[in-house]
Amino acid sequence: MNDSLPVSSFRRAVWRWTRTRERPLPWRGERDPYRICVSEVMLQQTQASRVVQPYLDFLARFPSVSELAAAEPADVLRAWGSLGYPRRALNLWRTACAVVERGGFPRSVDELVTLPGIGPYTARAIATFAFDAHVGIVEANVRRVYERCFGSGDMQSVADAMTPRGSSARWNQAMIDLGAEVCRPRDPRCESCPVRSMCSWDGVLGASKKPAPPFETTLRFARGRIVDALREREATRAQLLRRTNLPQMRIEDALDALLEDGLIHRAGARYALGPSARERSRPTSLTK
DNA sequence: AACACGGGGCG
DNA sequence: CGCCCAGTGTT
Repeated sequence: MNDSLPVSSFRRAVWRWTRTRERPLPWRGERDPYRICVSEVMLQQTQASRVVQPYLDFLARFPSVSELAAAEPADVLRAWGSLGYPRRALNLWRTACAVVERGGFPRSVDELVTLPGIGPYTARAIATFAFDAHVGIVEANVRRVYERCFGSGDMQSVADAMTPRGSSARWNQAMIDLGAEVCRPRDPRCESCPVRSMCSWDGVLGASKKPAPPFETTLRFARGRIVDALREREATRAQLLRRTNLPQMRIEDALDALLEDGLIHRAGARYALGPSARERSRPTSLTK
């Protein structure tokens, strides 16, 4: 299937390029699976530059997987700060609990993907960066490079074929950097691209996505405001109504959704951050 | 395959 | 103001 890929020349070109183009990021070269896991979950749908400080703060607060597992989930949510998608923080805590319970991080992709919040990308990221497993990774940056070069299709198999055995961690880091710094979404710097001669991109940018409704009217926005309000202290529904300036309807729907996710719970007349003590061991979803 | 899910950076 | 981001889970 991928016999036609110019594997050797592509690898040579990227290796040559990567020697001088490394981004100084605190998780670069990290080998500890816990610290890699924290960084990768924070990096989901979040630009690297925005993750640096929260990552350092989070690790200072929870230096090891056992300390994270022993923490109050509400405190983990507070430590998440304003990174967004707070369900990531809750799942990270659940993953820490599962890892402690089983006596350490799994090394295989198949086992890693069973952890809450760890999908196909993050499982492979942990496997390659922590254990140098022979797997390629496909996220936004890498996908863009491979698709522009070789066309759309199964990019995971392309990434796996391109990844050299024995140095997968360095390779995958290099591919991410190539996508982030050269093969950028809007204004790619093709003139300084090491694989330009192998690239078949026609320079046509993708079609724009369907317009989104005003963010302030979405349930997402309401959820965010409520979680932010509860970060400080628990509150009644009336207090939330006053503090968030949200329409009552929105509050109702958002509270229901947040309760379902375990991001908040109800204690008497008040709502508070995190799952209730009873449902802390409840699985992430009802179907899985 | 299509949606929901946050928030901030950038042109 | 619209696009994008080291994606995941659900339907």
